[in-house]
Amino acid sequence: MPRVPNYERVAADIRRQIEAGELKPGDELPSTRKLQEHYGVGNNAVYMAVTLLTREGLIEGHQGKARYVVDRS
Amino acid sequence: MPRVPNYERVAADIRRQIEAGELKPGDELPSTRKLQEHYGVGNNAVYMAVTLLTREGLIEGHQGKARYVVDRS
DNA sequence: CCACATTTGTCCGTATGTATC
DNA sequence: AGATACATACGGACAAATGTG
Repeated sequence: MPRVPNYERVAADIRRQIEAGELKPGDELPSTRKLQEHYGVGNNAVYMAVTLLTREGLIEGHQGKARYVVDRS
Repeated sequence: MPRVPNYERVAADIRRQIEAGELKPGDELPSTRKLQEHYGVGNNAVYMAVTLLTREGLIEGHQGKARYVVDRS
């Protein structure tokens, strides 16, 4: 097994982009498809990653639309 | 889709058992298989559930062994 | 309003790696 | 060596919401 799971890698990279300001509050995240292609992982890995980030309050999902970076003070 | 996802149902039920003292610190959780059969769900739903509980610090997983209820003061 | 495409959210079955007994 | 169990991953599928025409 990878020492670091795909879903952690993906979550960590998105987290980094948010903290670095590359992704700002209100910004849309790339779609699941794009993330899969970008990171070379499957849908479940992306799903796990965004689920964790959602539980952490960093992003919000909106069915039918997109996921957005949350404006947390 | 169900208003309440399977993985939330499973996580919520295990959480309840821990908080009710039916599962005590140090106790083993049923295996993934048992949980699948008990709740009538697939492995991913169980995996998501225990991943959430692990992130919440309620349980700990030990590869090759079992998952244990954490003794949190 | 209806049809369609897109996207999120969820689920399943299956498979592999690794750790323990 | 073998059985068992956790941890992870993939691909495929369908529901629900949204947007567009």
